[in-house]
Formats: sequence, structure tokens, C-alpha cells
Amino acid sequence: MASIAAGKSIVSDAFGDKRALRQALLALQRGPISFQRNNIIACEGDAVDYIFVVVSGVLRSCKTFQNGDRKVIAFYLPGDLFGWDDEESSFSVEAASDAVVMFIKRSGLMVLAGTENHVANILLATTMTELRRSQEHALLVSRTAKCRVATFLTDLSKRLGCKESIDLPMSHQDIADYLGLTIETLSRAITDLERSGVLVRSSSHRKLLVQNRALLANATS
Amino acid sequence: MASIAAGKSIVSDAFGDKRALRQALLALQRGPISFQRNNIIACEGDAVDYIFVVVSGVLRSCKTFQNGDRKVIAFYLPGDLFGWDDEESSFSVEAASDAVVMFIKRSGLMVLAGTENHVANILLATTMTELRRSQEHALLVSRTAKCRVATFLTDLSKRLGCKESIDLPMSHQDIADYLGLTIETLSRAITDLERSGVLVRSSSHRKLLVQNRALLANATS
DNA sequence: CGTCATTTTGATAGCACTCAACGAAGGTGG
DNA sequence: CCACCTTCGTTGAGTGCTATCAAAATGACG
Repeated sequence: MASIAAGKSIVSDAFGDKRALRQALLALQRGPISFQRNNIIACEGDAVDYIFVVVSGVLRSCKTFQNGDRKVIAFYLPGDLFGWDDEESSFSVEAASDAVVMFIKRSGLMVLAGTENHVANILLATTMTELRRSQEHALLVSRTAKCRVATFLTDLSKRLGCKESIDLPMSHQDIADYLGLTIETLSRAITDLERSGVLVRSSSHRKLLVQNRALLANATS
Repeated sequence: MASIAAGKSIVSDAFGDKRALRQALLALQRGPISFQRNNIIACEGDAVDYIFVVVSGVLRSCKTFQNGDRKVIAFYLPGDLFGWDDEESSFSVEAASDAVVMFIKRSGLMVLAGTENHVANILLATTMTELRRSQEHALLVSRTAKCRVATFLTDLSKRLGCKESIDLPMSHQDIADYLGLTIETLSRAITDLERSGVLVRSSSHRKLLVQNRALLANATS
């Protein structure tokens, strides 16, 4: 598979291309490994010593409560790297679609960060990006359903590269759990946006055509 | 004021006590500066080149929307340091109570982090702590009002040092905005907890007596 | 004691959830 | 190729939680 072959270089790309650094990173890499949708990559509470690099597909980080309901903390798209939260992960990491993932040994990377300033900077910058996203997300989940959905679609569109159509790479259930909504409310919000002339559903439920990006942006506030 | 005098040492404490490092940090420090409640320390959109260290009191990081409603992203208690999100802050930083704050020049600290491994580690660790908190917060705001309040009180109690009484260092309005509730719903949730025998209100609205910590923990789920 | 800010309580309305049924798409086997 | 099944998404009716609006109570402060 082409995307698997791309795995190695994705890691190097993320951290730059100095020869010595490349060598050091190679030693820390594992994978790439393919996962089918809904496969569990790391379990909540596991002591994970690996950082995840998404090669293709989408991962979700989520938490399931005793009463059975689940919440999605974040989605990770190709190119994203994440997972140095702690010794033990507080959330489980799962494949939201078929996905290919590279792994980097965290402890080794930390040592490397000690000598390679560049690596330390990337770790910090990536963590800050994720912090920012998480904070925006926390803001989002206490607004109206329509606003949450519009914002989600806008952000996703940006992260996917701003085409006029949005191919949802995860299920409605995943999106609903991410936005703190039920799938019914999510569906109704999309219907609502459709009626407002913002977008059109395609026959495949996974595809949305944005008709009026200004209106969509409007719905985010 | 004693707390102001403590400002300098708080910064050194956070970063360790090697003589050379202490010297370098001293050069980067500004303050301590006192702020009255509701004073704005940094405005949303400002290009802030300073990291904040809370000496005493409580700071809030928040965002105000066009329609006028405000949301609180996070509270920062004495000893917390934060604020290296980016070149321009996406949220405003304000005093939630009378507070004393130290400032550290960010750009200088970043340079220092390049040579001082120790400093880089602290930056990363602190950012990760905040990320973790933000993620938990995002989870929280889509649960029931009672659960949100109970969880908030539990967490605050932990951060303040787990006494049997909780002195709320911020207004109900701040808490409500943090939890994505109205002050009315917040008040009703507290009344609810009181009726369940979890806690008792004291005459001063800012003080709560936890009667049954197990019941409080129970209400968080 | 009076004023102001803050918190609490009450009545009502609205938004999102729950439960239920239907529809659409994709896969499997005959 | 079609019937069947399963999964996923959509739509509808009714309920419940939280917001809104309004007013009273409490505490802080001069």
C-alpha cells in the first residue's frame, strides 16, 4: 500500500532531515501498522511508551464512562503526531476509519529532545497546538447544536484542505460524541443547515457539499 | 505585602535553583505586579511576550463573544505558570480575585530552554498538564449540571489542598462561565447538593463545607 | 442604615435528549 | 441478480434539563 510506504518518510518530514537526526529517529520508529475501523490502538489506562504518527485515515481519542456513554476528545488526521500525555494514557486511542499508524518510542524521543533542540521545539509546538485545539473544543461544547456542527465542519474542512465538498472521514456517532450531541440532534442540525442553504447532503451520507461558505461561517457564531 | 516579596522566589522555585539558571531567570523576570479583581492583565488578540506566574490570588483566561456572553477557559492558582500559547493570545487573561503576578519574558525563556534542558522539560511538562486539564474540562461541559459542579468542587478542593471547607476564590459568575452554565443553574445545583447532604453553605456565599466527600465524589459521575 | 453587588428562588419557555419507527446503503449468500 | 440482513442515518412525538425572565433575599461596604 502506498500510504504504508510513506510512513517512514512522514516521520522524518515532521522532524526535519538532518542526517544524524534521521538516523536517530529511524532507531526509534516502529511500524507502519494498519488498523481497521474501530480497532483499539491503545487502551485507557495502558502504560504506553509510544507516540503516534498518523500516516493515513483518522484516529480518535476517547473515553467511555461507567454508564456506557462515550465521549471523543479529539480526532487525529494524517500528519498529526500525538500521545505523549503521560506515562499512562487517560484516554483510549482507536481507529475512527481504516488507518495506518507509525509509532515512535517516547522515552527515546525524550532523550533525543535533550540533545536535539529542534526535536524539543517540535514537541513543545505540537503540544501547544493540541492545547489550543482542546481549549477551542471546550468552548465549543457549550454552544448550540447548530453552531457546534457548523464549527466542526469548518474546522474539519480546513484541516482536510478546504475543498468545496467535505468527505467525513468518521461516523456520525463519532462526530456526535465529539460535539457532545446525540446522532439525532447532529442529523437534525445538518438538516437545518441544509434548509438554510448552507450545504447539501449527497447520496453517500459521508459527503457534504458546501454551497455557501459565508453562510457556514455565519452559523458558527 | 508578603506575597509580593515571595514573587521572585516562586519563579526560581518553579525552575530549580542552580546558580547560573537563577541568574538567567532573574534577568527575564518582571514584577511582581498586583491586580485588583476584574482587572485585565492581557487582552485577547494582544501580542504578549510574557509568561504569567501566579503568586497569589486567581487568574482566569476567558473569551467574550459578539453576542456578549463570556466563557472562562481556565483558572490559574498560586504557583501555576502559563501563557506561552502563541505570539498572540487567543484569550484574555484577567484577575478573578485580587492577585499578584510575576512575568517572565517568553522569547528569552525560549532561548534559555535551548541551552537548559531542565527549562525545556518544565515548559513541556507544564503545557502537558494544562492540555490534560483542558481535555478533562472539554469532557466535563457536556455532562449534567450537578455533575459539572460536583467535579469542579472536587478538582478545586484538590488544587487548593483538600481541606474540609472550600473557599471559592472566584465569583459564581466565573464558575458558571467556566462550566457552561448560568449562575441560576449553578446555584440550583449547589442547593441540590446541599439537599443531598453532600455539603453545607456557610453564611458567606464564598464558603462551602463538604460534609460527605464520598457523596461528592459520587455526584461527579 | 441605605445602597449596591451578588446570590437565591420561582415560573415559564426552549433546546436537546429519549424512545420509536422508518429509510438507505453495503455486504452476503443463494 | 435478487432477497436478506446488518449497520447507519433520518425523521417524528413527547419528555426533561437548563436557560430566560423576574423578583426577593443576603451580604458587603460606606
